[in-house]
Amino acid sequence: MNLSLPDQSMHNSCDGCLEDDKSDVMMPCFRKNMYDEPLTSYSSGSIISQLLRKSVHSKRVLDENSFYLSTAADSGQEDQSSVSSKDSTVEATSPTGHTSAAASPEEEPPLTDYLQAKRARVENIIRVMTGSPNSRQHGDNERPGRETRESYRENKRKQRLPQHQEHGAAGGQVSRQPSSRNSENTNIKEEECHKLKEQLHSMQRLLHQLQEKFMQVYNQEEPEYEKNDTLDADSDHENVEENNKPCYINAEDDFERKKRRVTADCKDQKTGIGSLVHQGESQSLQETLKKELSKAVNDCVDRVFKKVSSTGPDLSPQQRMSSSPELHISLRADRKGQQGNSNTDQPQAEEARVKSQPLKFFESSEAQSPQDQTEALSLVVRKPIATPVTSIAPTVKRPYPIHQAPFQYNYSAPLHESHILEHLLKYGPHSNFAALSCMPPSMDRTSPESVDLPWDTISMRSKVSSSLGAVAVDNLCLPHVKIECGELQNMAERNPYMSLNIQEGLTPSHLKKAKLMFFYTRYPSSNVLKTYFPDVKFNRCITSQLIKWFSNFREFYYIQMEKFARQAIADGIRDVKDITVSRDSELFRALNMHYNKANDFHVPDRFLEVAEITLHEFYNAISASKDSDSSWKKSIYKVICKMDSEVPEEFKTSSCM
DNA sequence: CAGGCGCCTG
DNA sequence: CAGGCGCCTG
Repeated sequence: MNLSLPDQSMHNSCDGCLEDDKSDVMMPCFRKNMYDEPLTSYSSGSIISQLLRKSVHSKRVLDENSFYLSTAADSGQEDQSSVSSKDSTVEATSPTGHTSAAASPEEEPPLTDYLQAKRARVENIIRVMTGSPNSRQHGDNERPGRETRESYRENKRKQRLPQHQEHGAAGGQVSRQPSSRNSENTNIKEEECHKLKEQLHSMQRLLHQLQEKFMQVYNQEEPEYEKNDTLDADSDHENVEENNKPCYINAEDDFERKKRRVTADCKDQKTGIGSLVHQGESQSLQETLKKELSKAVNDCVDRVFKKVSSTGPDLSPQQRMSSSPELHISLRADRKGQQGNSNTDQPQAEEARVKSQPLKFFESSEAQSPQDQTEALSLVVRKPIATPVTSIAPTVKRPYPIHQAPFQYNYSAPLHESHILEHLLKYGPHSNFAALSCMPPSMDRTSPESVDLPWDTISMRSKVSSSLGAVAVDNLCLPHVKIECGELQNMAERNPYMSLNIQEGLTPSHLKKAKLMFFYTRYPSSNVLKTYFPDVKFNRCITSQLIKWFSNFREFYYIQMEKFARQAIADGIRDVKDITVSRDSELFRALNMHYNKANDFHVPDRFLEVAEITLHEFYNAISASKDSDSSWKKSIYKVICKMDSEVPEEFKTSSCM
């Protein structure tokens, strides 16, 4: 029965949401948001205060509203009903949500209107019981949406008005702020701006450190950076050339521009721009910042990975090329093309389009229109869409375990590099993961029903929700997702600003790394695992989880072997020597798809040899009808376990394979 | 991929 | 026993 509360709150952040009177649509979304919110266990009574605290930390502007809201929220249905029955008409005449307690006696209905008032009261009770909070007019239950929208618009307009004009506005008490609060608000806003600027500086420094680190890694081997960096960032963001810029350079440009804009914003604040508008924009800025930073870091991680894989023993010309950043994008597209064996151009185009998204989003974030955030949405789901996870547990409802907060800024508290990095290390940044897990709560749900998120297309919804489901599964399966990138850790170790926290928990990137390690070792000892996952704090649970991973890898591996061996027999192959495993083999494709899904790792030749031997073993065993024995595979396992080779050193140093 | 189980080994 | 493996299952 607290419908009016979310509605009221959403007015501030969901411009245009009510245009089609979607209050009934938004309810589930609100519940979802509340349900998904990690680290905050609030009762229904504190929902609004939570929302308000989150969105307008100390904005007195909303004091009156929050009073009403929390009053209504705190009172159960019974309370509200009783209040309504006592004085429903007064309540109904107060579109800005002031309860009867504040109403003056002259607002009581005249006795001549007794019947009408009674009718209204009854209707009000019915309305409350049926859960439609929108109708607040005498006897006007037929057009609740319109009324709500109008009061909403009026509120919105008032919020945008400079303070000195508010006294001219009719109606609600929002406009009757004591003037002393104006300066107070301004101070608060300035303070927020300062904090935001501090964060920006911190993130810039972080980014620079990251860049330095990775420039070291690449040893200045990419002169194109300089050239691209000189592109006028403000000129044309849709330009295709822009997409060729390395990601983190783009991000840096964005940071610069954001910084400038935040400064401008602060000036605006001094002139009294509506705080909620600014609030929305600040949050939008922060969201963009977070995305950009995580994206930048992610990109760097990606590059380090390719560096490692390209220096592996079986270095193909292609892989060698992949270490060159100017080919970075096209190669990523090629990877997709390779896998599909067709359509090399289309993925490229898509990549280019996707790469331009952050800039677009940043540019338009000023306007705070629904479409802007839709752009961000497509950015968020980019990688999950590119590599969809097929098995999505339908039972998963919560993207995060309760105790686990997503990357979340609270800019009412100063945020320093260490905090940012800590968040990055904990919840970012990695491929399928980063963009989402680094999103603020309102964004990382990316639910189309999300309070802060406008939406438009149905197709986008389905994409978003499905990819989110995949992430949710990953997160749930790995309850202690902490550290993502060993490079970041190494950097953090040397950087006094950064706090290194090696914590327990295996991440999706660890899984990816483990899968790649499987190309070298099928039966790693726990000691090997410990040495090759130095960023993991080992305990019994973690060790057995890693062991379980390899057990699962083996299971899949042997299943494939048996399958293809039987297939060879069914195909009438008589000689074992006719069975080979090459990179073109279906068997290899299946394995590669499983352990190297992104196809961005060059599988060592030795693995092909071992696979061929394994296949031969299965072929021979099945041909000799040994498979009638229940433990016929054991002898094969015995052979294969002796064929492990050493895992390259690179796997030790980098945890973000 | 993880949980549970039985089995084996040192 | 603890640790690890493989199988089965969801």
